[in-house]
Parts: sequence; structure tokens; C-alpha cells
Amino acid sequence: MEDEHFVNLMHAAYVQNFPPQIELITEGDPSDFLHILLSGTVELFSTWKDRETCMATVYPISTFILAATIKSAPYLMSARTLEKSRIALIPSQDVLAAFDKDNDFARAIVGELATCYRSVVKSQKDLKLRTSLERLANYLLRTQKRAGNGGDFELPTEKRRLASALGMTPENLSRAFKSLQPYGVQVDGNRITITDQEDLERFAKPSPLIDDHTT
Amino acid sequence: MEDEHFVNLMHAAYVQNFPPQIELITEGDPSDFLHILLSGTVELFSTWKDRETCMATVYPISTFILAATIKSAPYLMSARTLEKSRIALIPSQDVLAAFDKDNDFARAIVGELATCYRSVVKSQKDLKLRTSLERLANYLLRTQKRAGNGGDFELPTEKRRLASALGMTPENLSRAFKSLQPYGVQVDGNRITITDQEDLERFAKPSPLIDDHTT
DNA sequence: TCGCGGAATTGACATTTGTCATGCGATGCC
DNA sequence: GGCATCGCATGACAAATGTCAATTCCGCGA
Repeated sequence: MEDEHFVNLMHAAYVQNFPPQIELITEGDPSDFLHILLSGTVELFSTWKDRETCMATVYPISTFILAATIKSAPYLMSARTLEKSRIALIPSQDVLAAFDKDNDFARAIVGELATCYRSVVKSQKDLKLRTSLERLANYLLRTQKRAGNGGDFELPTEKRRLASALGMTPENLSRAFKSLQPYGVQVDGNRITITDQEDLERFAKPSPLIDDHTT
Repeated sequence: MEDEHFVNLMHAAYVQNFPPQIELITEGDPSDFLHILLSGTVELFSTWKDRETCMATVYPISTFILAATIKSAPYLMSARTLEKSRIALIPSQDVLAAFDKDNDFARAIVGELATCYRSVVKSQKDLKLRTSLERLANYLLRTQKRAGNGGDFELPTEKRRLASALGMTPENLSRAFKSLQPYGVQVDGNRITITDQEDLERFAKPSPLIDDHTT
């Protein structure tokens, strides 16, 4: 975007550091600021009745709660830091103003929004078309890929959170890991070792239309 | 948007009529045209392995597969007509061109996209936070509202499709209807009668952050 | 009007998933 | 070092959901 527009956009913005486990925003609240995660990790989650579920995990550098900002509508999800995190906050009205003035910025915003949208659609397909075992298997393959396609890698989250993200209980996740043993999955704490890549892929049947979160 | 831009946008566009049960687009295909439903009904669905699930039902007047158009990425969902439908098709490149030239159009596009995005997020919360019984109860309340808040109304879709949309089997939907009887829900074919509004609402606990699909 | 075919329902049963209680093991703090 | 805490694992059990087969219902066309 143009320098002048960028200066205007950042004029009232500020960067803040947060310790872990801080609730940054609460679902239902009005959307005053666009949030951009610069470092650390943030969890997006939702609650209903006495239940809570992990909707997504945000890694740097990405925005979150962009749609609420654009629509000036209440947040649909809450957000909390998982680690010490640096977050930039830009007043929603400035984002909307920049959108009108700067075409490249508008393009970038709409691109980011479309990516987020497609990401939820993929996640919904994952949920509705697969069993929990299949979801875990595909999650492992995705995580392996992000870690560099090696035979072993670390889980980037605690298992309780992973379970929630995959739409199951922690107890069930434990059992699911055991059920994947025959397909060549070894678990030692947070360390995963895949001993039979082909067998796991044959079971998981990953699809770019569900598992490729880059497009 | 400006007349001139509109004319350019519509220049290569065309309107087509489709009979029911026609597959309009297939997931994985490249996104050549933005689709706009003018009349009729369209189902968005996805498949994996030998399974299929209903992702959303589109009613006029709305676009569908907007995100794929914007990202020039493959469709994530397939679409088929459920009834005789009129659909406008606009070449993707013309949409992108108009986006750059016309600010009001860009605003409208980003607004529509944000609405679709938020709609999937709500649907995902529905799926992950509620049991199938709770999903059905809330679906009935939403449908009642759309039908004018009367004590009785018609289901707008066949039950097999509703079951798929709610993430369950047709057999389970049948049983779920029966289980809602004690809460004042009468079913006669496609006709639903709600005899005890308060009781049903007390059970369903609808929330605008999940069930209000207008914001 | 009859009969066909697809949808819906129903019952019996299997599978999956969740719940609760318990125990283990690592971590951190006094 | 000992103790409390928390995450994780495990077993027993309950509840929810899916599967299969049989039957009923209903709209449509011959």
C-alpha cells in the first residue's frame, strides 16, 4: 500500500505485549480493533452453555477477527494468548478508511479474508466428512509437512487443546493415538514418529481440498 | 456501483436457466465464473471418499463460491440445483477488474464475503458445541423465525438433506424429531407445529452468535 | 385407479464417542 | 526432599450416533 496511507493507518495503532493465558477479546463484544499477531500464539475459541471449543490457532503473522472488523459486527469468537505474544492493534475505523483509499490494501484485505473463509470451509469439511481417527491422521500429516516432512516432529500444542480443535475429548484423543499405532504412528509425549508413511497416508487419504491450508 | 463499471462487469455475463438436480460446479475445478442465484435453490455440498455432506443451501439473491473467484483458487464445494433455478454467471476476471476500479463494488464484495465467512463460523460453532438434538431444535427456531414466527410452518427442504446439513443421518433425524415431542414439537410430513414455544426455547438456548445469520 | 419408486420411519444392533473415577508421572514450589 | 498440581493415560461404563433391514407412506405416471 502507499506510504501515506500506511502512515495514516498506523497513526492511532499500537503494539502491545501480552503474557500467556490472557483473554484478549470476548465473543459478543463489539469489534473496535483489528488484531495482528506479530509473535507468539493465540487461540480462538467459542463457548455455549457450559461448553467451550477451540476454533482455530493463530500463528504469526496473521490478523484475527477480520470479518467482525469489516462488518462492524460483534466478535463471534473469543481469543486468548497461549504464549507470550506481541500484538498490533489498529482501530477498526482506520482499517475501513484505508480500505476505501488504497486499492492495493483493499486487495490484500479481501485476499486475507477469502483465505480465512476457505480455511473454515476446509475445517468444516474435515469435521463433517471424517471420523475423529481420520481427522487425527490427517492432522498428523499436515503437522509433519509444516515441520519439514521429517519422520518425526513435535506437536505444537498440548493434547487437550488438540483434542478440542479436532472436535473430541482428551480421553478419546489418547485412544485415537493408540488406534493409529498399527498404521505406523509412535507417540512419546509430544514427540510423534511416523514409521510407515505410506500406510498412514493410505488410511488418512489427505486431500488438498481439505488439508492444504495455503490456498 | 457506477453505471459504467456495471456495464463493463455485465458485458460478458449471462443468465441461464437450469432444471433441478443439475451439478453446476464440481469441487476441485478452477473458478471461472462468479455465480449469482436469481431464483430457485442451490445446494452446496462436498464429498470425500464415498461420503457426501451438505455444506449450505443458497437462496436468492446471493452469490456463491465468491472466495474461490477472488483467490482464483479451485472450488472447495460442489453445487447443484435443487429446483428450477435462474443463475447469472460473471467471468471471474471481470469481477476482479471491477473490484479494482469501483470502490463501492469492492465494499459490497468484501461485505458479502465477510457475511459468508461469519456464516460458516456460526455453523461450525453449531456443529462443535451442540448435540444433534440441540442443533435440530435451534434449526427449527431459526426456520420458524424466517417463516414469520407463526406457530406452524413448512420445512423448506427434504428431511434427508436437512439431516445432512445438520450433520446426522436421516434415521437419526427421525428419532430427533420424536425426542423433541416432549418440548412441544409436532411433525406432520413437512409441516412443523410448535405448541410450546417457551419450552422449546428453554431447551434450545438459541444464541445470536450462532443462530442469527443476518449479521 | 393402480402400482411403482423414492423418501421416511422404525426396530434391532454395532460402533463411536463421551463420562467418570482412578492412577501415573512430570513439574514447580516451599 | 517432599508435596501439591496439572496434564495425560486407562478402564469401566453410559450415552449418542451410525448401520442395516424391513416396512410404511406418499406422490407420480401409466
